[in-house]
Amino acid sequence: MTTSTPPIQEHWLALLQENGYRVTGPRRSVVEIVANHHRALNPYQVFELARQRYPRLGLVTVYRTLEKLEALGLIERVHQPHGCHAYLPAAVGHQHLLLCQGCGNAEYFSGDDLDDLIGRIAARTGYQIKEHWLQLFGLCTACRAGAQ
Amino acid sequence: MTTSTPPIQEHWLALLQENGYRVTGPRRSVVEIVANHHRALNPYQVFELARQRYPRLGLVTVYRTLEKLEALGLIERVHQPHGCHAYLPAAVGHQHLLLCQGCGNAEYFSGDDLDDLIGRIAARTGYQIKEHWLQLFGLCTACRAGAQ
DNA sequence: TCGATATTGATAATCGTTGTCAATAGAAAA
DNA sequence: TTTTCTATTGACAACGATTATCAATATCGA
Ligand SMILES: [Mn+2]
Ligand SMILES: [Mn+2]
Ligand SMILES: [Zn+2]
Ligand SMILES: [Zn+2]
Repeated sequence: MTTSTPPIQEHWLALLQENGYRVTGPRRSVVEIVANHHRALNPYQVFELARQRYPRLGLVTVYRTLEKLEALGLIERVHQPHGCHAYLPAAVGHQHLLLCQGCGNAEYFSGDDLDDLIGRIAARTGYQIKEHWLQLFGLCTACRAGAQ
Repeated sequence: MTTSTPPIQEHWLALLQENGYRVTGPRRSVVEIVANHHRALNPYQVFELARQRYPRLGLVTVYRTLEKLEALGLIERVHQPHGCHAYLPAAVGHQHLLLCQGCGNAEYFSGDDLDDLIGRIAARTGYQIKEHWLQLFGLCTACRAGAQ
């Protein structure tokens, strides 16, 4: 019988190993939660969920694990109107977030082309533009149906 | 002799009046700082600057005044990589921010047209898109020169 | 299996923000 | 101008979220 553990999770644990970190029970539980969720979770939410898998988990360990996952580029902080302390699996390549205002579901999209706009703003302001943040908010199909 | 007080500041104070708030010394000092700055300032930074004008100012009053200015739509919170608790005079109409990574200077720009992109993402994902956040980061002309 | 040490959870400390309250000051009325 | 009402103030305490400390424990290479 082969294990059905999602590959993202295994990849994250392997990356922790490779970087000299130990793979422990508490870390497994945190990774399992954050790697497989489609909504941004704050440290306490991660704690509540992960401790169902690893009951003696401490909140402090959640903070420390999130810190390491962020340093490894595996998760990233999501900025939202109601708070900026929730995390999601990091974008792969050049992607931006689309967030559902109803259920909090998050998806990445790619294919934005802002070169034109950026060129125009650069010319107008004299700035050399190096980065951009783009985030879309709306209602997913499920929430659209629910709210009519 | 006419006063040379910047009009934004007077507008803000008038708006406080109109909404039943009293115009006090402490509030004047906070408004003067935030209304005339081109960089996002957090509550403590506002406190340090404003108390040069009104030495007996308390930090708590800064928090309370910022809260009211935000409620009146005169200032807005700015999200940045290194923190999301700094404020700027609010955008007028549909505008987005361009921030200098060197000196922190902030400018608004308008004229972005994301309808095309948004339509494409909506079609692809099934989301009904209701809002967007866009923010550009770069170097202003002065910082570009300074950093070569 | 063993041992060095990274990691853990409990606890305390810290930081930014918000609540409490008596004293004060704004502004409308007298 | 003076009076009066009460919104506002600053000092202080309280709070919640995050970070530091430390002895006990668990990981993983030897
Ligand atoms: Mn982009
Ligand atoms: Mn726009
Ligand atoms: Zn939804
Ligand atoms: Zn600059």
